[in-house]
Amino acid sequence: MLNKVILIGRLTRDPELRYTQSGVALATFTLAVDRPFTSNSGEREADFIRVVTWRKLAEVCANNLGKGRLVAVEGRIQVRSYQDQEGQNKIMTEVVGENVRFLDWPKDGQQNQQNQQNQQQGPGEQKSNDEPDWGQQVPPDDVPF
Amino acid sequence: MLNKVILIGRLTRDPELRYTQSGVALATFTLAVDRPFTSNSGEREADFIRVVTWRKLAEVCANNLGKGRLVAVEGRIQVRSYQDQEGQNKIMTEVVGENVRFLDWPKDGQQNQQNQQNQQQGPGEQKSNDEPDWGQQVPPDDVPF
Amino acid sequence: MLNKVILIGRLTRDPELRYTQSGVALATFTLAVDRPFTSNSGEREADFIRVVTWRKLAEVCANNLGKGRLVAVEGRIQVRSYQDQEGQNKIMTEVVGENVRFLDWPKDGQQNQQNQQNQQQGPGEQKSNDEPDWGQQVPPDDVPF
Amino acid sequence: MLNKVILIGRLTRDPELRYTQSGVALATFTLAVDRPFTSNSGEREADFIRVVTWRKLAEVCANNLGKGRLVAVEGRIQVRSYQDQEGQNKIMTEVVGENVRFLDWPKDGQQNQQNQQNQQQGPGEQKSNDEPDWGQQVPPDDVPF
DNA sequence: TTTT
DNA sequence: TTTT
Repeated sequence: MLNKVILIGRLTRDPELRYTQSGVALATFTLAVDRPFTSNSGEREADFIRVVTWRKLAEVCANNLGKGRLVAVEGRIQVRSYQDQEGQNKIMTEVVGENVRFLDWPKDGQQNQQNQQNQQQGPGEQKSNDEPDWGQQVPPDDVPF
Repeated sequence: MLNKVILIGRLTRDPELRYTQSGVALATFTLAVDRPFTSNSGEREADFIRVVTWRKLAEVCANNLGKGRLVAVEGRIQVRSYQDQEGQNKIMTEVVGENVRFLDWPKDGQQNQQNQQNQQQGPGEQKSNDEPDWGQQVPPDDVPF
Repeated sequence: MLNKVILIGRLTRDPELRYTQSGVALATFTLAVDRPFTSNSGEREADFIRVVTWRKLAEVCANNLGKGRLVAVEGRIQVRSYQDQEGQNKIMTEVVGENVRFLDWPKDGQQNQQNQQNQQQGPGEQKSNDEPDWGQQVPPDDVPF
Repeated sequence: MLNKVILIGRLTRDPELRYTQSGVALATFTLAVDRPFTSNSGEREADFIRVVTWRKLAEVCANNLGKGRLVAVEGRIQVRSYQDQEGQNKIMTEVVGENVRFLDWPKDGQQNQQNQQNQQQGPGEQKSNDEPDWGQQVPPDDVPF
C-alpha cells in the first residue's frame, strides 16, 4: 500500500539509455550508497542499487548524469521476474526512480562526452548481458513523466 | 549516503525466525505491497518484498506477526551477494527493517498458533531452499536493537 | 530540493472541506501521531500535525475519513505566512498531503454521518477561527490530483 | 505511529548552538528547500524549515556547517506549544534532525570562521528573539546521539 | 511461491 | 562489476 524509497549516492557508471519495443525511453544506472558506520572493518562499504527511470526523466538522466555524479532518487522498490538467456527464471529488484535531484555539478568536459555517448544509442538496441529484456518491458503508467 | 525505505503491506506468510552461528536472532518475511493504480489490467498487482529484522526486533516480529497482518516497515535496501547450493553466485536484495509498526490486530486464535510455531524453531536450523546461509551472516552493528 | 514527509496517525476530528475563491476544493485535518518511546512519563505522547489536501483527494478524504481513522499520509512540509484576524503576521506549518492511504475501516454508522456533514458545507464558507484565509489561498499546481 | 521527514536544502544562516539548563547541547538552523516547479511565477520559491539537532549531532552541525551549505536531514516533525515573551501561547513546528548528511564542502575560509563563532557561545546564553526558551526544553530521549 |  |  505504500512503497517509498529515498536514496542519495553516486553513479558507478554512466547511465544506459534504452527503448522498449513501443519506443518508450528508459535509463538504468547503479547507485553506490555508502553505509553510515563501517566501524569494524577499515574498508568503505556501500550498497550498489539499480535504478530505472522512464520517459522524459530517463532522457534527462542519460543526458546529464555520468559516472561519479551525486544524486538523490525518490522512487519505489520493484521486484520483477524474468527469464535470463538460458531460460532460467530470475528475480530482479530495482528502484523505479520517480524523481531525481542532481546534487553536484559535472567536472569539466565530462558533460559533453556524456551527451554524445548517450545520443549514439538508438531505440531497440540491447546490451547482451544477463538482464531482463527491456524491449519487452511495459512501462509503468502511474509515473507522471 | 542515504538509504531509506518505508513500506506498508501485508505478510504473505508467517515470519521465519533463525539464528546466526553466533546466536543472533533474525526474522525474515515477505511483504505484499499493493501498487496504487492497476487500472489497465483488472488484476490486483503487488510487489513482494523481502524484509529481514535482527535481534530483539526479530523476536518481536516472529512472536507477534503472522500471515496477512498489515505492517509498516522503515528500513534500508541491502544488496548482498552469496553462493547458492550449486555454488553459483547470486544476488539478494532485501529490506533491513529497523522499525516495524503493527497496523492491525490478529484474528482470533491466530496469535497463539503463531507463538508456538515460532518457538519450536531452534537456533542453527536452516530451511533448505535457495537462500543465503543465514548462519554465516554477520548482523549489522548499526541497528540499535 | 527534497521535501518528503510520511506520517501514520489518527484523525483528531472529522476533516473540514473548504473551497478557495476560485472554487478549488481543499480538506484539512489534524493527525495525532504517537511518539515511539514515551518511557519516562506514563502519559501517551503524540504530535498533532496539520494536513491539507487539494482537489479530488480533498473530496475523497472529506467523504471517507472521520475522527479516529488511521491513515498514512505522504506529502511535504509547507511553511506559509499569513495575517490573523487582528492583522498580526503569523506562520503556519502544515503537511501538504499528496497521497493518503486508509489503513482501517470506519465503525458502523460513522461513514454516513461523515458524508452528510461534509456535503452540507458549501463552497465559500469559512470557519471564523484563527486560520489563514483559505479563500485567498492559491492551490499548488504541482500536485497531480 | 510513524513520523518521518527527509529534507535536502541549504542553510539560510550559520547554525546556532545552545544548551539546556541541564547542559545538553542543541543546534538550530533553517533550511531553504526549493520547491520543484515554480513554473507560474518567475520567482524562486522555497520553504524555510526550522531544524533542531541535539547532543553530539548538534555539535557536529555547529562546528561544520554554515550559511549556504547543502545538507540532507532525516528526522521527524515536532509540534510544541510555548509562551512567547508577552506570555502568549504559541505553536512552533520544526523538524528534529536525527541524521544529517553533508552534501557539499565549505568554501575557502568559511570553515574556521564557523568554528570560532560557535565556540564563543557558551552554555546558558539565550538570544532574545521570539522563540521557545530552549533552556527549559527537555531533550528527546529517543534520539541516539 | 505469495497478502486483504 | 562498481562511486567520492
